[in-house]
Amino acid sequence: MDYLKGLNERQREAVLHGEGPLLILAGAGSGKTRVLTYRIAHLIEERGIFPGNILAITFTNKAANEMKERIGRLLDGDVDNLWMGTFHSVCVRILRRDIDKIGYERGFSIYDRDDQVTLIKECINEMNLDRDYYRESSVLGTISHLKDKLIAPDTYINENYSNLYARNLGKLYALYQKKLKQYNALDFDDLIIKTVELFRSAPEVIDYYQRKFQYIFVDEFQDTNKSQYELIRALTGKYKNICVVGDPDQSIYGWRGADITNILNFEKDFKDTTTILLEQNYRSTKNILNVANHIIKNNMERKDKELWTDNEEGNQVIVEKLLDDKVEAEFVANKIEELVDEGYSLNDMAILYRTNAQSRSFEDALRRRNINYKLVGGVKFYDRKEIKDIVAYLRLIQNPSDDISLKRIINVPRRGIGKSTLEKIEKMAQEKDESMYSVLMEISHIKGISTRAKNSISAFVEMMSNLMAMSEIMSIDDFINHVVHKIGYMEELEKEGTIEAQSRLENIKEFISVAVDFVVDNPEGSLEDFLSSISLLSDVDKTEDIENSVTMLTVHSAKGLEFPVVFLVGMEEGLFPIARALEKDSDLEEERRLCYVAVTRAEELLYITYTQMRTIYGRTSYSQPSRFIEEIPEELIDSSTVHRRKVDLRSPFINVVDYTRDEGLKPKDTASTKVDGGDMDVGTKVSHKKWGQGTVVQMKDKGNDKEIVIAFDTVGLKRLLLSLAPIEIIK
DNA sequence: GCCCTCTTGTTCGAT
DNA sequence: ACAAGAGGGC
Repeated sequence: MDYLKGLNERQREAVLHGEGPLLILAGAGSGKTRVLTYRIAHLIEERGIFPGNILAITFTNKAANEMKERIGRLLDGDVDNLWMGTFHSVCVRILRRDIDKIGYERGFSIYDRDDQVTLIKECINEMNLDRDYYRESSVLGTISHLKDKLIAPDTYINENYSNLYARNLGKLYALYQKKLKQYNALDFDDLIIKTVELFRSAPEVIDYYQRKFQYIFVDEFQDTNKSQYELIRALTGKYKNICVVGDPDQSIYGWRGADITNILNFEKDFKDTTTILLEQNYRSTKNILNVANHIIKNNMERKDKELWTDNEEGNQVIVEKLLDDKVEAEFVANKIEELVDEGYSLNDMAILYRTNAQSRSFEDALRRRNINYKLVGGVKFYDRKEIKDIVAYLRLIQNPSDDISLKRIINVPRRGIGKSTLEKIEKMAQEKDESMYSVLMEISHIKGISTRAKNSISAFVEMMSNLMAMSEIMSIDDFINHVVHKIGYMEELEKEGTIEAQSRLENIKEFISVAVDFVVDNPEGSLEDFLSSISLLSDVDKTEDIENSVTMLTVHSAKGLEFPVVFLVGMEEGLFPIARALEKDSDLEEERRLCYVAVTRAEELLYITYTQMRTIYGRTSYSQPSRFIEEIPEELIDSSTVHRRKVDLRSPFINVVDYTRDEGLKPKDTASTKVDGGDMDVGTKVSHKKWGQGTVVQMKDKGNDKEIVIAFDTVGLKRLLLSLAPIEIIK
């Protein structure tokens, strides 16, 4: 095969490896995607393996599609039968076929985070527990961790019997699972563990898949949890042709149960494993790689390893100190414009941050300059109320046991089925051990409900049963269009006539066009398939491809991606590393790995920025540069001081951008010049340590402090905090 | 049942 | 800073 020529020796060895377990420890940018695609292509073309006998698990659906496409191009052949997708999508595919063998129905609903919260609230209320003490998020967190580790509710209850709080958590977990089953619903964790359960309890099923999947691949193996590991173990029971690719230094999902020992102990669990190290980096300049190496080597819990590259030296990394988040965003936006002038495309650039909340100031700055951007994780299209409502209708149609969906939409739009009626029905359903929908179907025989409500309910049931019948015969896109009209949702919004209603209408139309696309791509796909596909999309998958645009995303989402120019922003103690990670060494090391991931996304240019003050939850506080910056040797940093000011006339108050690397504005520097707010008002003349004379033009209360805007004679408008500003009143 | 005000949590990361 | 939820008044 020609393409072997382009590979280095290690890569070639991995591609050509025959049978038996294969562990590829692939450093960042070492060409692992290439190895994976070539190896799969090689298996099909040279070893005559049928694509349907290969399973490859990737981290996002996008990665799966891209890889599939590449393999298709290499082979110039049909790869449709190749099983490729995320753990979750592969499991759904398996479960849709055989979940009835473990007591669920095949039309099961998939519950997202919101549904989980609704459900756990139900459980907490039912057990009469204090919601201040048993917080939804932390209860769900505990449940999720137990599930990741395949610990059943009973086991947990027994192990913690003497601890009331833990025992109650266990009972909540048990009740939560019971309800999921009643509603014929699975949460994300269930998708994995129910597949494992299916394999354990139905030998013919596991036997089928063990025979089918002669070769199995798992990418990003360092981020698998125990249940995913067990799934893989079960599937490889027969052939042991398991190839995993990972990098312990890029393990960043410990908080959701990823177990790094999966990769560290792989050789013990799978006998006769061949291990291949890929340490040559093809992605980044020497300087960038050096920075990454210097940061990661501070981790103690780590096998020594150092990536190297033949790429050129490249520019030094630029580290910029900026006043606050607005100035930081202005700096990045300016830089982007400069780089475009130098010939870079917007597609080449990405802004990486630790938390999603940081995106806002960058959005503002880019929008002001008409720079296109795409925000990964920001488009909450599927989280919009109207979309969730329509999805709830569709779910109920496909799965009438789904009480959560039923309760969401039974009175949306309003049909006069109120809270008290619903409570009665819910109670009735519980007593009869039936779904609420089946109670609704027998509503005429039920006492204690007004005729009026009964009529509304009968109309609702009739409408739904018509829709259920139609769902069998219509195409998905036509059907959804039919549903949104029949249920009166469109009508309701049209009547409303507000701008908000208008945008909801447009979103629904957009949703229908998503369905049209789905039908085009999956002519054989069912409604269930459509619903699962939308609930399993990752943020990266969901991001609209906007031509010629800067990408903005969290470091977590950036895993597996690369960009010629990376802006790593908000590099401050307490933000990156995040405050909550400072207490535990292991958490701090995960932050450091995350930083390593961030740095290694960059190919040519890396900008690292941090601010001197940052506002979180509306409170401004002083920040210190991240320890990870301190870990970079001086000689790798471009230390040329930039002194520039630009005035943006379009925006009166945030217009003055100051890029100076001054050391001022620290609390201790300013203590001696602190001004008492009482003496100051609009019109007061002041003198600033650095900016000279100016006049106060605006004053605003800010907690215990005051925010003042001063028009300086030389530098224009500045926003300052009274308690901190190094200013004096001129009498 | 609905509207208003006040309080509270949120944002660490995500399938 | 802001949204969602609680609680009170109509």
